Amino acid sequence: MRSAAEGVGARPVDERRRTDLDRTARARIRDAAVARFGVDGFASTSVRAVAADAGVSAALVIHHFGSKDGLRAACDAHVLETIREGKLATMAGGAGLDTLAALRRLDDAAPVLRYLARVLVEPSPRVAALVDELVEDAVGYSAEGERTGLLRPSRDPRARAAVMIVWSLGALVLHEHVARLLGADLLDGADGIAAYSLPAAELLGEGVLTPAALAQVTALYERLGHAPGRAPSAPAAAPTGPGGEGAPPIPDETR
Amino acid sequence: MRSAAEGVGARPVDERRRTDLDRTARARIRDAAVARFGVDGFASTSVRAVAADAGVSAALVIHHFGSKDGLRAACDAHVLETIREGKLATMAGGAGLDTLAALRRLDDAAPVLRYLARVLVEPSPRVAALVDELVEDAVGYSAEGERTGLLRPSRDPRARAAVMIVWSLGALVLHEHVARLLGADLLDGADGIAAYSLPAAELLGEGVLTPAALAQVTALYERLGHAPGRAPSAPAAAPTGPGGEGAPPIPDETR
DNA sequence: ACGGGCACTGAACGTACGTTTAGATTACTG
DNA sequence: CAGTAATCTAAACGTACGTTCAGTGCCCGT
Repeated sequence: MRSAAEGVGARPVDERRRTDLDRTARARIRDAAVARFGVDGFASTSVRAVAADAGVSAALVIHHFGSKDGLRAACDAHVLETIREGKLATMAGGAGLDTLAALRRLDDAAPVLRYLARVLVEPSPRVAALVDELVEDAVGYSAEGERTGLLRPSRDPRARAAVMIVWSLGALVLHEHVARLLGADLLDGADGIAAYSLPAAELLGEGVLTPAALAQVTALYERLGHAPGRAPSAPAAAPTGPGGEGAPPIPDETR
Repeated sequence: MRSAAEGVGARPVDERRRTDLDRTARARIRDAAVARFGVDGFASTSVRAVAADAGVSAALVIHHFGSKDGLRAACDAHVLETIREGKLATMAGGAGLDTLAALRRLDDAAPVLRYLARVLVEPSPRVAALVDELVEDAVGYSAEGERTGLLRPSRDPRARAAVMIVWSLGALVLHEHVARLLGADLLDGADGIAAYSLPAAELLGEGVLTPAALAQVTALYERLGHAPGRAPSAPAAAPTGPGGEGAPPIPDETR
């Protein structure tokens, strides 16, 4: 009893041909679930709430998706496919500055991005694979950008791409803080994004650290735990592999 | 039946004086809750699971904290206070590069940071206030860095500080992806952090965009939605205020 | 010594959840 | 047009949850 579709018996089943397997109520349920999961999270969303949003019974949700976890898997697949579809034109405008720029141009981008922001924080092989793809793409764009003179060369292009993707996605995950701090709604269309993109571009263009500070920080972090000539970044495939490296006794004071 | 403290009747109540109000079982429950909430999330963690981890009964949790939400509030307060305590020495080493460097030097930093990474993604006035404080601190450090010649000047220092804080916290929230992509565990001590900090320092030092690309991106984002002379960033105090700015009809094509 | 208060427990209560079941209605096939 | 499969529902089931309750033992002031 939430939105429209009050008449449960008189369902508008023939708004599309039902020969299309992935339309009608099934798609309605899936979309409602994506929206709900994105706003409230998976654990805090009940099957009944999704069903009510979709205008169907809770039993039908189970009938179509087997279980609540099946529904989650379907949402994952749908959202990730949607993102992969829109990924093509990515980075065309911002040259690697905005990972999901193409996505936001879609009409109903907000629920998809909100869902993505949710699933990014909890472990999921599917999401990890998508992030790895984004990094791989960014590596490619980065190489091309270097060739065309838009991007500077890097000591470790893959690591640089990974950090930029993490920053981009991190800003998406923290979109509520971005909106409060800068007035930029990263889930919405290109409206207020400039308030985030302009300082980000300044950071990514001019940098913040002066050469002296950069040398200082680099020397600091190269001294501990990371030999300069060592393999600079993982091949973006291992599940959790090289992280940790045991626990060598580190000095207490780093300064 | 999980870890130690199997003997429920024989509780080690006098490991500290119980005249200390905020020690003994109450602190054990709170710490167990911080750890559990950080790993599994609030909604997916049962009061009984927290009680079992702390070696007490579920009823005692309610007795001490009133309700599960009261327990959450106590965890919020404790974690945020811990972070505020360690915040002093922040940015001493990395010059604004690493927001929570001081925190990680603590012995049991991982649960606190994991909890913070969880609560950062869901709306909370308390967490928002903390983030606002971090930005405010960063503004101060940034001004000081400019004076001492470590940091470059900015067209909008507060916006730049906000973006850097968002990136730092975003990397923390996505620590699992950072670990997989770069092999750097941001929750742990200074061990593998270099694998993240080195490319981050390169980005923040030299930048990625060439001057031509920076001018291009800046011009693009200045054209839409953001007049150059306008108030550059919110005063970092309004709860959700200036974000959105209504809904002016934006042009469909942004390129 | 003793009585009040506090920490703490096992058991129970009410509820909301995911899921199952049986049946109704609809759509398609021969 | 009969039969069958698919779609969909209301109701019920079992469980796990947050919380309440009544009671037990221990500590501390007098």
